Amino acid sequence: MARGQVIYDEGEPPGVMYRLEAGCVRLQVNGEDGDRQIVAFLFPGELFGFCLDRRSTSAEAVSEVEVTRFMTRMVLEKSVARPDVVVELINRSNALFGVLAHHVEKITHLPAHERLIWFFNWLLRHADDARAPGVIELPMNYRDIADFLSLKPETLSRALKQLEDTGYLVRRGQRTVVLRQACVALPLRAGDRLAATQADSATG
Amino acid sequence: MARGQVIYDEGEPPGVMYRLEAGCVRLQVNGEDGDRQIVAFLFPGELFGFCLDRRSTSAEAVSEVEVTRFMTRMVLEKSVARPDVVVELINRSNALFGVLAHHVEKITHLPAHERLIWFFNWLLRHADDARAPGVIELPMNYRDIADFLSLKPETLSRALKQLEDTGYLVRRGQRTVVLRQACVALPLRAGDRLAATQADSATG
DNA sequence: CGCGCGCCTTGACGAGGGTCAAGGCGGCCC
DNA sequence: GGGCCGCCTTGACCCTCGTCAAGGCGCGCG
Repeated sequence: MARGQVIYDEGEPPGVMYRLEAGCVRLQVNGEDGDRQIVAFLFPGELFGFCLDRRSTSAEAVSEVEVTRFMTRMVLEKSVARPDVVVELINRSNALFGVLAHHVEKITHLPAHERLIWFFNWLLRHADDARAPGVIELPMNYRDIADFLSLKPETLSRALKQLEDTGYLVRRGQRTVVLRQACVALPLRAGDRLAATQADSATG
Repeated sequence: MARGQVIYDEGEPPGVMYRLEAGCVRLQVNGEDGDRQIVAFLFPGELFGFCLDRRSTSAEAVSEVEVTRFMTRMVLEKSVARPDVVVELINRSNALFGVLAHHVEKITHLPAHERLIWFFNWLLRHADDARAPGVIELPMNYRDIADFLSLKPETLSRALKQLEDTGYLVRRGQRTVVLRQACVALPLRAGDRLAATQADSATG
């Protein structure tokens, strides 16, 4: 599927579920004013669209993507003989909820630059291509990141510059960021105040 | 269970799931700074806590509540013979995600007073005791509402006053609000600009 | 009956981020 | 190779909401 393609729209009746094989997909809610909130980025291996009444969000291709389609009904019928499939589906579904719950807590409580730090560390954990440590290839553009973190593109741009100026990261082109050592080593403390690292980076 | 009681904590291993029989339960994420984001209010009839790895959120009693406990494992084992149970669980799980997704879109894109209008209309639809139209009995205190809408209590208080001053609603005590006709009649247009109704209410 | 503690309210002030506007930069198509 | 378009950047300004501080109100307990 091509970049930008709508996989399904909110409100549609379902029937098909997907497994993402390659690329990146976003789940989003489209507001009435043209506003958009991205509630999840999905990476290879993840299942999505396994609902039974109505699509609660839209799904769109962030990059070129490859998916496998399944008839949801058939999967469930077979699952009667395969309890592990049921467990898997419920686990995945709950995981989506849990990740979103934490996402909400972050984007509503952190200032812009800390949302970004959290986002990059999250990417490192969930979409790591395992190349050089701290190097992140972004599959999405800045607009998508802004809508994920609930920021405007201008604010995102400024926060990014601020992080670069304080030595937190380096940008290589628009689709690659390199996190500095201190940040890579502290993936669990992404919420820390930026100020704590300013002294370090000033000397670097 | 008494008001304020912790039903389970984030991170705990599960084992038991619940059906809410009476009262109101909140699902929440507790931030590191003591900040709290409430991601869902649950009302009678709803299932919660049916996860299999770790609790992704905490659950606490908003009011006095009555719940039925089930062994999650047993429910799933029985469900092998009952596909409808599986369908039900997956539906519920997806519904939670969908509701939260829309919740996020609202609290990140609407100003304080519109979040409140949306919240009240949401309560009317989901927790309606079917008494007089537009009358809402709040099971939770202002702090809970603030944490649900991602506002500070002060801002909530001010927004509430603003809505009262513009004639959008009337407060009877601290736990009852009465929505005006124009608002009750437009549950789907909760996102409208407040200004549109100011002229109306000024004459009322 | 009165005191005290939570919860809500109100005011003054400041900061972070949204808005508007314009400019740079790169990629793609012709 | 040149031009155009979309995406990102930068600046100036303003507005909403958060913060700090103090006061009111009601409920429960002594």
